[in-house]
Amino acid sequence: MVRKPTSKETARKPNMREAILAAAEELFATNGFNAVSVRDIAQAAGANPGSVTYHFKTKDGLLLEIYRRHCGPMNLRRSELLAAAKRVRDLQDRLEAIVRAYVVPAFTSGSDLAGGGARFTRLRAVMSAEGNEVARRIIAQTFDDTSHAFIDAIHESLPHIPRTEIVWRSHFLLGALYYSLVTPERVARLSRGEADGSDAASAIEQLVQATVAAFQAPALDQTAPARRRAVASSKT
Amino acid sequence: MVRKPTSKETARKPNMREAILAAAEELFATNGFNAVSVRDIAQAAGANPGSVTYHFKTKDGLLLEIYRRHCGPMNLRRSELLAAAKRVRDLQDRLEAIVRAYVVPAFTSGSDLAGGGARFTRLRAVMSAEGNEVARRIIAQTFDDTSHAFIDAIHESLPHIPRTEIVWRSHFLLGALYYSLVTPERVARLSRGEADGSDAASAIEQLVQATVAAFQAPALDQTAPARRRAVASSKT
DNA sequence: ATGTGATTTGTACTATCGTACAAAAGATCA
DNA sequence: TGATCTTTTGTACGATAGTACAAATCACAT
Repeated sequence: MVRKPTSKETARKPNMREAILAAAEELFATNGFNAVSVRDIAQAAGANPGSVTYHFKTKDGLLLEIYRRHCGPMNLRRSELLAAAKRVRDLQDRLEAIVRAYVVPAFTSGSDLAGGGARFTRLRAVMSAEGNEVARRIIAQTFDDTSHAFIDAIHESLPHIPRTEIVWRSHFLLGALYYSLVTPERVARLSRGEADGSDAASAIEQLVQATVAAFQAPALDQTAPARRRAVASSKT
Repeated sequence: MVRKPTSKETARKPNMREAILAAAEELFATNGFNAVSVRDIAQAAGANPGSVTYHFKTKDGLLLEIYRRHCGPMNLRRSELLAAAKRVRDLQDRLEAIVRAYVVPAFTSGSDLAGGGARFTRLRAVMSAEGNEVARRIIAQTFDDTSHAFIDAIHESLPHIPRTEIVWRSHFLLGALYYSLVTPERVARLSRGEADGSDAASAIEQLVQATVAAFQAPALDQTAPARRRAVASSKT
């Protein structure tokens, strides 16, 4: 038997709910939350504005559902890759593997949708910049566990660096990651066309390489703040 | 004579124009462009909504004026610091001075207003995330020269790294910089209160230290792509 | 085929948006 | 003081926002 799926399950092609989610994700990620209207989303999805209300009740509810859809799979994938990375023996290699485990799912698919990882990460970047309340709540209670796991793992492979500095550097990593997804065309522009900021593969390699080096930098070590390098004539 | 200033020049206290600019800058930087209404801005500035129209014609015009106000002084300060940094003899020290010249004006005042630099930088971060058209135009034609100057200066102190990779890494620097200003509370949260993300001084030190190390990382070198490190069991 | 629940459509309501504009108020100088 | 220019105020208008809701339509088990 062919087993035609029930509408309660996943319908095949004309799934309005999914189309709305995808359209909203795309529009929110590129224009921000407030710049996009429910009518914009409906039009992009080929749906009726009222249909959005039916499926998600409110605009906030729609954003919430986008997060729900992605958070689980993405964190799962990261956890798997982190577990694998922690088994790497060589400390240098392990650090790189850990960073890669953090970066790769953010750039590529982390769920059913192809390329959904990058789009969702970009969405998170934009929501965080806008200070979106819905996003802030979800992020703190969903991603902080994973973030701590990564920070701890990195700390284990760099025991001589204070945890506080690991936090700072992983924060920088996330910022660099976000920004790479938000304005990839800037890389192409500044490199005069020699680099393609939209190429996920090279973005990942560049980011991993740079970040590993950043993590390995000597600690500032606030317990011994003696070493203060002079900057030539910084006062005008 | 006391020389009461003409209204054409800078009036002393009840300068509505300045108050509106400051309020708009603050609100845009924390909530994004579209989430803030002209009425919100007027109220925060203690002004009448119509007054905003009078001084800046449109909401876009207001944003434009904020950029105009800051871009000049900030780039000037950066150029001064960059020129000083390029005079540093030791290559390692010079690199650090260059990075510092890029970072410091973004975190502190770059204009007349105290703390204006950080607020303006945060504004730029948010506008770039939202893909704001007005901001995009100004940024490309105002900051790209400075960005190229910094990239070239860094390249000179790291001649063995391809320029393309310098571009990537300075792009990461800007992303980290932006993100540090957008969500400083995340640093405090993840470090369990041990670090203060809002402390500009430590943010600068951490960022400079990490970034210098990132710039000094060996090049990926696309001409010799042989060295490909294996990552343990990255497929599930 | 028909009834039933799920979905889609169309429309309407209220709130708020950006902006325009006339009138009031304030400042400047002969 | 009175004339003139700048600034502020108050109000209004059209557009669009989010959301509610009844009617129409669809999918599917019986």
